[in-house]
Amino acid sequence: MAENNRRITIKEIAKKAGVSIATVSRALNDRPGISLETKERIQRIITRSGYRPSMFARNMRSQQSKMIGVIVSNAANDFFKDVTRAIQDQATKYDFTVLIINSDEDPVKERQAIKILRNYDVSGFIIASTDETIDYPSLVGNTPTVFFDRAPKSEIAQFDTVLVNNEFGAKLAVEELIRQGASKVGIVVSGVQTSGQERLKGYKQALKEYQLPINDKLIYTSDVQQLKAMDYVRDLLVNQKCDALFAGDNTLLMVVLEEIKLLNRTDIKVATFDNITWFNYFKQPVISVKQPTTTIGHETVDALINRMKNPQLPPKVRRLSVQLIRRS
Amino acid sequence: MAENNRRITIKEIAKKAGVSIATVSRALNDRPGISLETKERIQRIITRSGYRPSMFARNMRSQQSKMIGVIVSNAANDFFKDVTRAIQDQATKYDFTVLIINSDEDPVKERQAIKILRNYDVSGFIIASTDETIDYPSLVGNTPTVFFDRAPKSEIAQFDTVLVNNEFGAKLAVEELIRQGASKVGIVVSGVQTSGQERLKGYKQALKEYQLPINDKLIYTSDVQQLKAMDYVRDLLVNQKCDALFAGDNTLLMVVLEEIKLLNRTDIKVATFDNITWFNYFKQPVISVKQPTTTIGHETVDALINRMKNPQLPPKVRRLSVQLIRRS
DNA sequence: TTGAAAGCGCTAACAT
DNA sequence: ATGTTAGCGCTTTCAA
Repeated sequence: MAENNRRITIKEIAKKAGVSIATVSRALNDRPGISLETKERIQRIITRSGYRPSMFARNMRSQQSKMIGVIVSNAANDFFKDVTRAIQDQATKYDFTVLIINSDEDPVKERQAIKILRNYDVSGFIIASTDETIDYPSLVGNTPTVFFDRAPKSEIAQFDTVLVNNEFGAKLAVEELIRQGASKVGIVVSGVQTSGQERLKGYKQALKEYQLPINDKLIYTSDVQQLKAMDYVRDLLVNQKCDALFAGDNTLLMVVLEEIKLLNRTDIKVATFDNITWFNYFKQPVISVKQPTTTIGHETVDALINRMKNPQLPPKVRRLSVQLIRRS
Repeated sequence: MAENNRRITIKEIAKKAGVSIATVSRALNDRPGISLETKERIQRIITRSGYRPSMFARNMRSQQSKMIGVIVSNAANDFFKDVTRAIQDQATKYDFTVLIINSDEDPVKERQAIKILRNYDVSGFIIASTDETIDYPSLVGNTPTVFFDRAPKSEIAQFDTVLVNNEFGAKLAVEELIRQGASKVGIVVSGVQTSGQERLKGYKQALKEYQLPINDKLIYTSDVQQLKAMDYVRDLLVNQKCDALFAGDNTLLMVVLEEIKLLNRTDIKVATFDNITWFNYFKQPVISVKQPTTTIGHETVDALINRMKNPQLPPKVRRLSVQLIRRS
């Protein structure tokens, strides 16, 4: 009852209990130096009065916020949505609250986001980087930071990072395309350093493995906004006469599927990174590389918590394994 | 430069500028009572030193946080993901930061979430309610609150609410099923008050409109966890011999599609609420009712901001219109 | 136009 | 075991 309105402070509780605010604070935080009796009495009063601690005051004192700042580069992408969700769930377990900001693949917004979140004294950052040239060390300062999905190259050595085996995953997917009969495989990937470019490597490896020629005309690196992606895909299908395509992520996959639909083609084999349940119901079979989104989310949080506790530990790069989902 | 590490305070700026902290504060917040000259001088020092205001201190003084607490009932659902994203974008425009907590359709978690967020002195709530029996007025106190998607019945009169025309949308979808030749339409909806039950009404209306019998055996209300949804769907397809199904949301749609796939049926017509781009590429055509997720997100934020400014305004229920997406 | 000082709610060091 | 008090960084009255 009386859970309402105006904030009840530790001071009022103290008065009601006939003790000092220090004693109330002790009861509140289960600290030593207080008799069980008074502690329980105070705690009763606290629950009864609907007291709610002010995080601001608490955090201001301790210079620590129990908040994690998450910066996602593309909130429209299902992969990031899933990871974000997992991050939230895991953070809750550690009693952290999550502040999420979407950078929309825009480095300016990302910098802005970091600044805002630092103003809130977040006790840690989890970032899917947008631009490798951002000067993270100076932006995040000494706030523990973990990167996922993408890590600006030079930073891998400096920050904890959670990645998946992009190269291997892409290789598996492309090999499956070839095994299913493809002989001319085109690829569209994003220019993003880590994920995009590693996947491209995997693609090349697969071709090599199967002694297919690597043809630059079949390789398109799309800008993040993917303005030209449609043209690229159309070129691969119509001019280059590919019989299979690999899409680097599910935003690009959408372009591929759209084009296949427009051209009314049924003879193309398709593979992509990032598995989504809906793929099971597609007309066009889509081979996909499933990322352990939940695990990624959990690991980033774990890594962050770990670093908060042990700031000295050398940065660690975790590579999680992926799983090929065959469809035909 | 020097954007690093330790927090630089207003005090240090004051010393550097040779003024008092009050003056710095005035420069910082563009307040009157300061000469242009000193203001500019101070602002230069501020940018140069990489000063970052402490939100905690600021909010503690003003008892206001510039944060919006968002509680989503099912983070796995694409609809909520999209709305959440829109909320974030819109909130950013007003310089608000968003704290999101996922209640996972669990009223206990939802209550918990409200409490946590209140401890952060969020200046507003946006909630997709999980349980109509929650005592919102006492939980949120005098914090401005807007509901969306679902509104506990009794609260509609007390809080601002953003809903879509569920009844009409479902009616349109079911009518389209009938127009495409269906004669026995089954339905699975969630038990959720607002969205689920209104959609059920629309379903009934459509049948009436086309003078088809309303058969309770064809109507399944699924619990939120949807444990039995598979059984329900199978019953509708196998025993009741439906030739069309309406799924109340996209979590239920997934169950429907899975069952159709397992049974290898190609003669079923399907409709659902919540349009997703991927639907375009499905083997099984899915008629869908598109909710204006972006608008919903924006409107909830607008309504919230509006209420903060005008606490006295009578609560308003907004009904946004939906769009039928035909597929066959 | 500027400064001094109170105080937001809390924790923690120190005193009793 | 409990109380007193300083102070976290800031805004805002009041005084100069």
